[in-house]
Amino acid sequence: MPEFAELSIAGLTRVLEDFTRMHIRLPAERRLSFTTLSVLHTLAGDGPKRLTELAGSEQVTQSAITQMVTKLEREGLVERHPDPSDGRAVLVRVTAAGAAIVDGRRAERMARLTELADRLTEAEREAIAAALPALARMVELHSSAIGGPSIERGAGEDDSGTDTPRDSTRR
Amino acid sequence: MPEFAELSIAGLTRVLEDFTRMHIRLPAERRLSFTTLSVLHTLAGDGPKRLTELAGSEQVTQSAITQMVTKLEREGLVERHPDPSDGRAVLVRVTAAGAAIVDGRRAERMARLTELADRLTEAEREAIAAALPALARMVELHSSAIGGPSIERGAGEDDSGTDTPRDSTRR
DNA sequence: ATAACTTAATTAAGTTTCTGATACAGTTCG
DNA sequence: CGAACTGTATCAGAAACTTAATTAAGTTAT
Repeated sequence: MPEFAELSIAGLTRVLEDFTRMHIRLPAERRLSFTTLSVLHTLAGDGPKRLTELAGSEQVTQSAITQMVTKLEREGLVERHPDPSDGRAVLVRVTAAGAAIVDGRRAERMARLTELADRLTEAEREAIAAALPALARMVELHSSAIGGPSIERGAGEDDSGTDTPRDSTRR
Repeated sequence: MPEFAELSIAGLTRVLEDFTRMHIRLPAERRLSFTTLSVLHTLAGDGPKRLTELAGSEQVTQSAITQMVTKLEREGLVERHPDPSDGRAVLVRVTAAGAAIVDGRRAERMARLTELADRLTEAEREAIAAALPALARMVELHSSAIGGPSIERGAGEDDSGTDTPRDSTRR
């Protein structure tokens, strides 16, 4: 007769920290900067965005985004398009090549997680499966609070993003 | 009668990606670089380490670690000590001030998660609580596979680490 | 509509944080 | 002991950022 366990936030925090570290430390074939990967993730998930929007979600200056997008454009991973609704703005969109990088990295993460999940017991896998909707809802609550990119996560695709960098520098 | 749900690795991957992004995007009072925060986390969790060990776990060059530790030392966040067992080596240890930064950031994360968890239903919180041990075991399986820092996570403290950076740069 | 203000992106210059290549002192092993 | 390693440190140059200044397109108020 196991009482219902209370949720240990401390425990959850630790576990999430560890997963974060796991994800971030992924090899990375084509060596792209952290911020760059994060931008590609965002674009692949949310669709075309303005430079300003990217600057906001990646927590770097807008200038940094301009420079990075210029570089990504040279490498054929994103494209710049004029925004029909605003002559000043530029819409950045991932190319197929860019999306492939994002997908590749996600596939690596999934492979790793599959490997680990295979070594769990059936009961453990079920427990995680049962918690998944609740965890997803936490994320959703967060992004709507923040006014994140995809407030209504309805059906299909969506955000993504790992490999995020930054905390800025300088004292 | 709900069948036992199968664990969706894709779903789990997405959720973890989102949490990663949440954690990484935390404000950061005292502005420290990403790698720096990660090093402090590692030291606070695993105890004193050699520069080489840090370089390995943070995935930057040893040179970068040396420079960073020098800077952290100047700021009073870590200390260098000779390694009694090896005259060449240096053991880096966090100071109380350094540990305070790590704890502060963890507290912020916990506060955020608490907020979100409070808005879940009781059943949702229970589901997450029930999954926590399994999730922790996945992390453990991972680090022992990698030969990570704390292979036997026994009792007390331990690793930590979020705020990880790096993927390196350069084409 | 026109002047004054705001917003979006770029450009330029300077800073911080890395990588790569040595240099060197301490260890290990024949 | 001397050769081959290992663990740190240092230095030059490359990346990725930041701040500040510039250009251009929208907005607002008169």
